[in-house]
Amino acid sequence: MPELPEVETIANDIRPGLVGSTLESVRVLRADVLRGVTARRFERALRGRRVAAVGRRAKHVVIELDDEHRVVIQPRMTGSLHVSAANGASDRYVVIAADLSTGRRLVFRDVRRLGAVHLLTPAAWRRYTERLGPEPLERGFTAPRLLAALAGRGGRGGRLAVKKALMDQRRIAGVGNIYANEALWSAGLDPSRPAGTITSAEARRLLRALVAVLRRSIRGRGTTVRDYRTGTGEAGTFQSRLKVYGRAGRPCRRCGRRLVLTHAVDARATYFCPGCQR
DNA sequence: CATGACACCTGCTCGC
DNA sequence: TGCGAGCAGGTGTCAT
Repeated sequence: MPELPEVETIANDIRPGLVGSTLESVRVLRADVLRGVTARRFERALRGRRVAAVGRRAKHVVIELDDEHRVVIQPRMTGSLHVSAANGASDRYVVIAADLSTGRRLVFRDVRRLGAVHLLTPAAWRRYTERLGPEPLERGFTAPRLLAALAGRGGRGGRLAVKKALMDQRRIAGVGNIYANEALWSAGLDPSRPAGTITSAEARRLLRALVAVLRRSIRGRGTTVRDYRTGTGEAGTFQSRLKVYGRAGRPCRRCGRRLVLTHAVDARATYFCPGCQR
């Protein structure tokens, strides 16, 4: 679910309540979200640790501890994180709860439990993040770099649909289905175009579109279509500004043609305008 | 290396 | 009203 803007919002929201506080007791209620670590080991490793920093990498929330280990949380489709009063109501979807020295509680909740939680050493973190591509909002991410990223390692991804390439986290990290749809519409590009046919001029348009939609969404605290909640438990607001996602059958805001929904690209919901996306 | 099928889970919506 | 089918913003694995 959450893509880059949503995870950025979550990380920004929970940071003030976490940094500097100590994790006093940690309970894993649904061990199947843990990857590569048992509930017992996870709970013991976190207990007594102070939170040094909270960040984001692509669609992953990164909680850095004072012993340099990192807790990496991937909300995937239905995961949400937030810091609240320790006596707040709980429910059966809470996966991990950690009581803080401030008297508050950090909760990871995930209805479908497709989310993933890792506990990583510095070396494991390096390997983890190296598997992810560059981020569209990072400094120096230019149109030529976008083109190279879309082509993939060794430049062999030229036949891949540009939408699929955009969503491939090893090529570019942080973009998911909603923002891929939005950016391609904004740039006037057909989602099924092979990535290798994108020209330099089109790459410049795509990059501008991508950066603009991600920044605007962050400003709007993300897009809530159904499950996503910010780190303070609210819905985002960017859904009201979407131009194509979820608008099949309605007129294109640029050319007036009816927008189309297809599952032809990677079996994912792809919305586009047959009139002005080429 | 690319692709497509399938798996992981649960809840909600829609059509009958 | 009830029930099953299909769908959901993500990603990992497996066979081809």
